[in-house]
Amino acid sequence: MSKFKTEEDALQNYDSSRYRTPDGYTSDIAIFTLIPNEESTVGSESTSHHSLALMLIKRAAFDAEGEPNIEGGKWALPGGFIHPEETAYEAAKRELKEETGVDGIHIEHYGVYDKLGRDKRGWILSNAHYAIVPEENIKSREAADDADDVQLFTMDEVFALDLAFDHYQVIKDALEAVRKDVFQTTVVKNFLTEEFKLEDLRQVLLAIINDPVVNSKPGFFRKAPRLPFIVEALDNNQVPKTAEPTSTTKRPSKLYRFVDVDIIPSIWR
Amino acid sequence: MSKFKTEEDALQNYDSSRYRTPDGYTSDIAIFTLIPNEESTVGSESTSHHSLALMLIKRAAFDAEGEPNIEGGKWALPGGFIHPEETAYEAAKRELKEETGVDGIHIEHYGVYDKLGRDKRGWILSNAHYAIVPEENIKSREAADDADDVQLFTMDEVFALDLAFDHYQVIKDALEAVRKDVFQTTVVKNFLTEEFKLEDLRQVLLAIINDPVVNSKPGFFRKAPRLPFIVEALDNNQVPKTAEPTSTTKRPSKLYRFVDVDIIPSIWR
DNA sequence: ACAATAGTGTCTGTGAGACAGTATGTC
DNA sequence: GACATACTGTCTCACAGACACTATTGT
Repeated sequence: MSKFKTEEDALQNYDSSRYRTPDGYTSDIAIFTLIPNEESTVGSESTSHHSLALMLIKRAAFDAEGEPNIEGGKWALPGGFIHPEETAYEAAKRELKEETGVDGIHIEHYGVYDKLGRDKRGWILSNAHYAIVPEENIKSREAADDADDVQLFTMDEVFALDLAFDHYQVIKDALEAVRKDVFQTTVVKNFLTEEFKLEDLRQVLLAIINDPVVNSKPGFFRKAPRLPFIVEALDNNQVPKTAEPTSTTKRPSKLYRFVDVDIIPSIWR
Repeated sequence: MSKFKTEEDALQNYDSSRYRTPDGYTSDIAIFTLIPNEESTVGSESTSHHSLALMLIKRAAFDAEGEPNIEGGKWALPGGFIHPEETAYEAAKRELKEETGVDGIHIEHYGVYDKLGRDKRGWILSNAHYAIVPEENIKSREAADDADDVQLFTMDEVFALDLAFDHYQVIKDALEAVRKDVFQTTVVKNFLTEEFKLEDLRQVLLAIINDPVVNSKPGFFRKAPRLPFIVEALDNNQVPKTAEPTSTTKRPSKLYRFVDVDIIPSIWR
């Protein structure tokens, strides 16, 4: 293999020593989820019930040999070096599974960070991804792991932390990417179960974006069922399914699900 | 789980020799422009007047030493190795200037290509960008350069060519990215002059996207001036400017320009 | 006057926005 | 029955879509 490689090098006059190559190729992943807000009193509605949260890891202050760790003690996005046989996207998937134990979750690439100086170890490239993990999946993991070095933060909390590398910017961009995608695609479905109540969908949207249609409850209940990518969930007899009433919710609500049609919202329409 | 720990330890005790690093970091750029269609007869309207075109370079069959060049003879996107002191984005800007002589043009990153095997020389990463260059700027360059190794192709022509590396996919993704951005942002302004006629804007849009509003001429003339990101171009006396009538255009048309407001089209609206 | 391009008027249906009202459950 | 939650009716206004019509120039 390497013989072939040098042969190729000679063939087309490619000499890797003539170009400096990167010192590292990494993949970072911003794992988003929703956490419930503690509600002060039974008070009226109007407050959003959930907050968008991000999973961060605390970098150890010292490594295994007792040497000070790079960016030690700071909070950072989960990530790591990409193996040559995998792509950045596959590496992100692998890291997500290592961190949360979940698989088959929505992951999206949103940025490249390659400015010399962003990592003191050299010319280290990073591909940034975001993932959306339903609440339930992350809960169990957080309990299982050391509460100290893996933690969920609301976005307000995140930006007040001491963050490693250029992760302040990387996280800011992640948030922007998620918001944009929630506006323009149906990614929001990844925060929900397959079948969901309209009010749950509305609460999730309220936690992430600010849109007049979503803010108005009657408006949203009118609009949402007529959207081309949302349909009623039907049982085997083609009868609309309803959720079980709980202690807080009196009347059973209908269940809906997303259908896969790709909509491109247009500024010209 | 313990797997995670050891991996973390390894990461913290970073030793670059323990990880394979990429063999090259490159930046490719898909340079789009519009070329006029030769109109068969004076016939009625209905045909679009322009076609989207892409600038490609023909890779030399042999290098300076007379050795066969890698992917020689095939058409490819302009691109090259990224210097350590620049980012992928800056490299794309530099390459755009080298190829077309133009500077300060809209460039956008749209993809990462890092699958092992895409380049026989090794683990070569590529960041893909697209750029939009107004017709006029590329005309002069094409004439100045060898007509043989730099050429504009319509998109239909491009996909019938023998393309180097994985550039078929890279170009397909570029086209998709441009189309999406034309739908969702005001990038289309980069195909036009600062001040433009509505019919020109409409022709440009027709060449790139298919939208009912744009297809209907009266509909577009009604809608466009009321869009929040388009305003009439006014002269010093606050009087709307008009274009000079030419031989083909009889009545002078008003001039418009884009204003910088960022609109996020929403699927929820 | 005529041709060609650049727009505008008008009609109709659908949908957004506001807000009050009704339906369906629990206690 | 009281109450909370889940919707729905209705009204107004604006805009999308279709298509015919007017306006302004060059020749």
